[in-house]
Amino acid sequence: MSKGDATRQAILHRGVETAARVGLSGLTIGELASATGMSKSGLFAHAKSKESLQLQVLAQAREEFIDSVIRPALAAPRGEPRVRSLFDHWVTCGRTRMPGGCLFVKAAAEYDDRPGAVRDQLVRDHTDLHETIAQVFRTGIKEGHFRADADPALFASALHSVMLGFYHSHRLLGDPAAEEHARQSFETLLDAARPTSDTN
Amino acid sequence: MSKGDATRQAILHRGVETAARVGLSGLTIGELASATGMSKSGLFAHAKSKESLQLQVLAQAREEFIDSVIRPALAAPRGEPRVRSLFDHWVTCGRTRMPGGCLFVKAAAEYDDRPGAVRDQLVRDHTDLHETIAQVFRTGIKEGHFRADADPALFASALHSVMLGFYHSHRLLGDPAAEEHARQSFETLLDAARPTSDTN
DNA sequence: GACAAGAACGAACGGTCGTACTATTCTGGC
DNA sequence: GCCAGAATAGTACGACCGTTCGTTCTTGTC
Repeated sequence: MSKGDATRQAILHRGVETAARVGLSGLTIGELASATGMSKSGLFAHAKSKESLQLQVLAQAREEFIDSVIRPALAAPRGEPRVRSLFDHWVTCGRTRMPGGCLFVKAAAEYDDRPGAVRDQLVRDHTDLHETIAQVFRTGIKEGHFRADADPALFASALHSVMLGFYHSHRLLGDPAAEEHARQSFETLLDAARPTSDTN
Repeated sequence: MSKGDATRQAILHRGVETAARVGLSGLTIGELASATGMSKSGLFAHAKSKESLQLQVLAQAREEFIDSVIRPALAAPRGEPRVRSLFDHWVTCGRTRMPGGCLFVKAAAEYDDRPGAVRDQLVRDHTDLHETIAQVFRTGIKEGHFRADADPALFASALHSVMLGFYHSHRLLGDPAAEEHARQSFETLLDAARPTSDTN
């Protein structure tokens, strides 16, 4: 059971990396096979099917994202610091071109109009992510860092938007101001959520 | 010259529609041929090559986007009304699943790591779009609707982010609150840019 | 050392990809 | 009505797609 699991993990690791470049549907068994230095049929024996491979790669990417972004962020103190930590880790994940997060952005665009198991899983993952953000934000309300009438779902949506914009500006346009813009947008978001605001 | 141009336009129209579903790289000559009811070779004679087809479809999408979003928005009075009009038309374009805008979102994610002519054109188009947004915002500064020290590039980036988030929430998650969230984020953006803000 | 089970391979399949060449049909000016 | 040239169809090609199958090599168990 040891040898098989090792290559399986190598396949998935490389799969996430490749899919982050060419997309989940652009991911090809033959190319992945030669990238991992094994035969097409040998790799296929692990994958079972193309769709299964895509789902496994997606699961691997999710775990990598949780490990490098979510989990470290949750170690920060409750409330605004935790929100900031989440943002920081997320940005770092994007800046260093870590594939996990990027793969989700790419896959979400790819599959937003293609029904199937991959899309269903993507919807679940994104919903979970939104829920996690909202939950982190909610503790900020309880801690008194944010207004009691602030909308956690709206904040989750807005933060996600900022990250999407950052990824696009950073990766497609190569805009050196991308991170600075993202940070400023993030601060605007926090300002709008803080109780010291005089608007109401 | 008439007949050829007619079918050419039909091809591109259908091409934008298809590419908005399966992406620019997922767009296939054979499928597009049968979708337009002609033979693969007949269509290929117009396309010249796959990459050329992608560029033509991209150009068509850009024109459709300009016609349905940019041009109508510019008809609004200078300043904040024009910014609002731009946002409204853009949201409408996304809500009605008009393919033009969506194709850009999808293509941007697809090609952010794949060098080539398609990516280069995408970068140009996105840069142009950002510049247009910034310019529209700048007139708002001149009109006194926005603070003099507001950053047009930041606003363009932020507005683009809101739209990206809207597209994702609307199309992938099917979130019924997507538009409402986008509108609220947009209002937050405007509030942060308005001179009546007490923050400074 | 025999042997079952798992892991990886090589060859082949039907299909579709983009592309090239050759034919056929259509169309518009004379 | 003819005919050049544009527009479309037909056919073929090599490459790669996902998938299957039979075979070989490794590995742990008795």
